[in-house]
Amino acid sequence: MKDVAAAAGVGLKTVSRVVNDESGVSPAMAARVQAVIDELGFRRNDSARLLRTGTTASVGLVLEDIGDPFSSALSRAVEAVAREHGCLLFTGSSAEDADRERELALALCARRVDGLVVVPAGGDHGYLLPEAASGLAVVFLDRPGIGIEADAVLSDNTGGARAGTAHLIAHGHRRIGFVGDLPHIHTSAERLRGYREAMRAAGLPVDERWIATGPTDPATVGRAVRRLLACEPEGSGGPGPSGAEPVTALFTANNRVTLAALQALAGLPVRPAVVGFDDLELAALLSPGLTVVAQDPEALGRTAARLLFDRLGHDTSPPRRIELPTRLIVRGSGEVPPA
Amino acid sequence: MKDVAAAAGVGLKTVSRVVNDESGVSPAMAARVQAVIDELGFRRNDSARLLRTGTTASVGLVLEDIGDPFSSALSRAVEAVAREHGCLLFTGSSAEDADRERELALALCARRVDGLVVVPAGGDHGYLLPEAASGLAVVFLDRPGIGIEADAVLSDNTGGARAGTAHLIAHGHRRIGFVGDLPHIHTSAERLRGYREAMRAAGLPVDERWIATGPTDPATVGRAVRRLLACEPEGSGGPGPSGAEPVTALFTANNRVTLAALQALAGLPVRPAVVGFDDLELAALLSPGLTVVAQDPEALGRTAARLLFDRLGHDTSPPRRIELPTRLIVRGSGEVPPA
DNA sequence: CTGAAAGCGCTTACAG
DNA sequence: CTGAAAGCGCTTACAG
Repeated sequence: MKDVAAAAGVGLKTVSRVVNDESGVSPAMAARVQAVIDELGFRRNDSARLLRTGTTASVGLVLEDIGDPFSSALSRAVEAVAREHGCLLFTGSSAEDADRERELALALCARRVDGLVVVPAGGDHGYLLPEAASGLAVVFLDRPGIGIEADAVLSDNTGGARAGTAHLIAHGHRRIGFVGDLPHIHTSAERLRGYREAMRAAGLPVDERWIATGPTDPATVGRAVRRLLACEPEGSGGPGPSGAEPVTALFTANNRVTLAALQALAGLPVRPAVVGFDDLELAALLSPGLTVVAQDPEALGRTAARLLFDRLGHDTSPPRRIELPTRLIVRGSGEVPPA
Repeated sequence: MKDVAAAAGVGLKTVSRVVNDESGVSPAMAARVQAVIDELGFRRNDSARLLRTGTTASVGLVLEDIGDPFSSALSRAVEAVAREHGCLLFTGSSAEDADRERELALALCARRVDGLVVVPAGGDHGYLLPEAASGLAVVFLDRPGIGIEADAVLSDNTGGARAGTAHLIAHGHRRIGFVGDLPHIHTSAERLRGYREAMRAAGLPVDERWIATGPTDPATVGRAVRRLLACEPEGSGGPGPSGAEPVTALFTANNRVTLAALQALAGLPVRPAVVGFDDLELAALLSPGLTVVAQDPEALGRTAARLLFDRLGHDTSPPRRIELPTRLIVRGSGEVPPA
């Protein structure tokens, strides 16, 4: 800008005015400055601009894994809203690691993003307290934050799992397996709670051996599925016959678990009923079609982003916790009768 | 920082040294400054830091649509590499709109990102020339840029489509439909070329009515599929019987097209052979399993990001065009014999 | 309508 | 080991 001012023989402020389309510049002057700008290929440095202005016109989004369809759907929605507000979006993945989440969130704070949407990886979010105190807007998405009073936008995980489990019960199942993510993950715990509630409401006992929570890699989930269905091969290094009665239906508590479970089932002789939490792209094309409890990631992301910008617009009402409904989509796999 | 310096009764530079873990500060002084930093809750403003330093330690990624599985897989790979280099990642989607791509890319440039990975939406990329001239590193991903000499990392689209089509031919098909994206999209055109090459190599004629390119929404693709298979219902407002002989196999040229085509086929009485470009999450679980020409989005993204950081590390060799192989995954749908 | 000065929050280059 | 001055590229507040 200094170069432009010098080359055009005008003051710095005049260049600034032209660059920003401010009024109060004579057309002749504006034209002269613009000509120099074009000639020199000058482009304003927005980082410098924003340093002076005090805003960064950017928000950060900390996801679990941008490569996951659920995360990327959230991402799309947040991006759309950010765009409406003229904001650029930083994204990063925590890989479900609380330290990494913290590192990432703080790096974003150090860049002075105006706001942060965080899918918490767990652990305590007290580290955001000083940031929030100095004006950062924070909205938690998919799971609530811990150790800080902030907005959260969640799905009705318990209600959804309850409905999915009840659906299996309504189709005659009494022994239903629950396959979920690591138990310390909020959504995982809430969905397990919904499963238990549905079983209790129907007066059905729950054998704890029907509940498998853990990592969601295909091998682990595959083992869990085979164990629940009493299809665990002998000598496989597993814990051996569990003694529990095999289940006739599975509730798989998120998209990755469902995917892995379906893969495992493809190699087994049994055809339990299946209801999955989260919809999958090809769910309707499987045979039978996959019955799911669908979240609305688009609405989740959009709601969180809107809330964030409300806060940036100085909405100082107390932190809200918004819970979005889930939807049971009946396609066949959840209506298979008990074997 | 000024406040910290004042409160600690030291110079600004000393605070800077402590914050940056620079050597040459007496332990006593360092402790005193650190105490004040903690007390005041001071956190360095990296934007200001980076303004002075001249780098921004951030890169931009312009995608077609972050919500698409292919884009999000690219995104994950780019993010992983950026993270290794201590860089934060801006992401944005062009929605396949050249103006929007330009707007987004220039906004990123105005923030002075160190580098840009762009999945081109089309149009001319001459607008990046001044940016590149002033030091911006640019790598195009998935499709080459136009009007600028820059690195590009692509899949072997032609070869993949050729292999997929040849696979159908090898299984006895002679009339094969091609359903692809808008013809002006580079990948779409290249894949169509591969299809033509395979047909020619086998001495098979191509009826132009077997080729359907256009938007990839389910309705449009569904109509195309029904027309190719001569299943277009009468009075549907379509162009009526095309007069072309119906095809016995479909080559669907990207993930969205494949998905939409499979949905359409689910409602039809015919079972053509299908080979799709791009792998899908549940492809193996369909019956028959979906035979695909798989790209390696992880490798694409990783390669592009590495190339970008090589350039940032002052690799000044001439622009490279890297083409990654595709892989035919045989699962059943491509081996269905002609009806 | 135009511009010189001060400052956003930091680092660089230098002097003590 | 420590710090005062200048500057990164812009805008704000003010004066002419």
